[in-house]
Amino acid sequence: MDDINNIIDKASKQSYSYHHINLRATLVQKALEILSTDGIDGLTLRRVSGAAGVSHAAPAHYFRDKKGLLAAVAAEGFRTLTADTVAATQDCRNPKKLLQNCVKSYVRFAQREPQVFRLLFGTIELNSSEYPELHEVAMNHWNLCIQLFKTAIEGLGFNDDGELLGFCIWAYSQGIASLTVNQTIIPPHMIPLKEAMLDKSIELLYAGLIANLK
Amino acid sequence: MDDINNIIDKASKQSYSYHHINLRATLVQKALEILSTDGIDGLTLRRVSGAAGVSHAAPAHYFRDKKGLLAAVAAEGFRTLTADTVAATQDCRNPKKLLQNCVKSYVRFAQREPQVFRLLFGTIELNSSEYPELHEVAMNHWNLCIQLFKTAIEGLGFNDDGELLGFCIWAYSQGIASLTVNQTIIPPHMIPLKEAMLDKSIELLYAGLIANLK
DNA sequence: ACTATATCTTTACATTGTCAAGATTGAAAT
DNA sequence: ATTTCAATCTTGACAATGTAAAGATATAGT
Repeated sequence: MDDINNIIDKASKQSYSYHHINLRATLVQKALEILSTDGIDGLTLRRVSGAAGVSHAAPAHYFRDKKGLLAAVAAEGFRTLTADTVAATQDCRNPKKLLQNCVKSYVRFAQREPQVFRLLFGTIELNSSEYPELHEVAMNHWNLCIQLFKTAIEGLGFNDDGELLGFCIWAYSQGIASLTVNQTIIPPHMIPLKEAMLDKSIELLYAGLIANLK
Repeated sequence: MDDINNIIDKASKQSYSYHHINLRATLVQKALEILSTDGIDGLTLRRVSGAAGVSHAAPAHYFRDKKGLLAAVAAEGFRTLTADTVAATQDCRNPKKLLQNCVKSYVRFAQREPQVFRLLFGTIELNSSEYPELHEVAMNHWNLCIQLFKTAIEGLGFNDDGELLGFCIWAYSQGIASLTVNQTIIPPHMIPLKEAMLDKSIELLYAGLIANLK
């Protein structure tokens, strides 16, 4: 079974001559693909190396260890998430719509890339202080969201520093996304109601915001 | 370094004679301890076995594989979580207080046992359909929370089926807890504000609930 | 007392991450 | 153009780990 995967992986390897062209990016990309298809259990350094067409020890030159690669993958995930949020909120002048789209882009990302989302906020400890790149993109995303929240709050005609509220909104988004992705805890008969929950949750959030800002 | 841990583990092993007394429970307990102290990376079958004073292959008789043990640990975590919520909400007749305590018990659990919380809602896929025990305790917790939410909503004088709202409240709790536990994403200057965020989040939730139920 | 079954151990093996040493390449320096 | 050097990748080896098979031991039922 793994053999088949490896054959497929190797078949797609780029032609190269010892010195690979931008191997680091290739490794991150292949790791993302493997993570998406086979989950964290299928993500081994040797499979990633094979998919990139290099030896199993090649990643060591770009990443201190496996966690280093995971951190790079997580960083790439954050970049995608940020891009999604930007795309979903630009040209959006209605404050409520802005909030909705911001939360939804978060949840949609989790739905589209559940494995990546689990990596970002999951079991494996990726202490950002050890991974500057990861820290940077995570902070980028944080700042973007806070900025959007502030814009929305001001657009509603209120005056608030916004960062604490933004924290709360983020927590809300995080929870919806986390439950959406999760398989263990949600009773089967509730699964079809995930979309309804998403909509209602945002309504709750918005109503709470308005009531709290007044 | 691991040697030291193993020596400590073995020193604490119970006296036994080939047939262990309730080895299954001991294994789960030791696994919980190791998970709490050293995280998911330190949790190996051989360490757990050593801590329980049995050979490394002993767990195979009680758990199909490592994931099986993790599922049992997760189930134990859910039991603790449920017990916490019960303790925090019994003798609580004020509806708002009931909601607050319910959410807070969730977040407090995550703060007290971050590694266990990460196991429950984290990267590792524990499909509950494969683990009946885990499924059962997770559903127990779900039912308890929904029951509490319904009680609170009725106590507030409203009439609602409550399950969808309960789903939303759960998502909210989940998000706060998840961000609380997470290290990657929260900017350092916000960390001291976690408690304030928790309080404000609950206020937001409550305000949104009231506005939405009216 | 005997047997059967459950429980645990021993042994072995494949996979994996990691390390060290060596091979290869491209580029800078002479 | 040749040499040198650093960066890049490979090879080989090793320890840790999960897992499977076969054997040893104790418990329970007859």
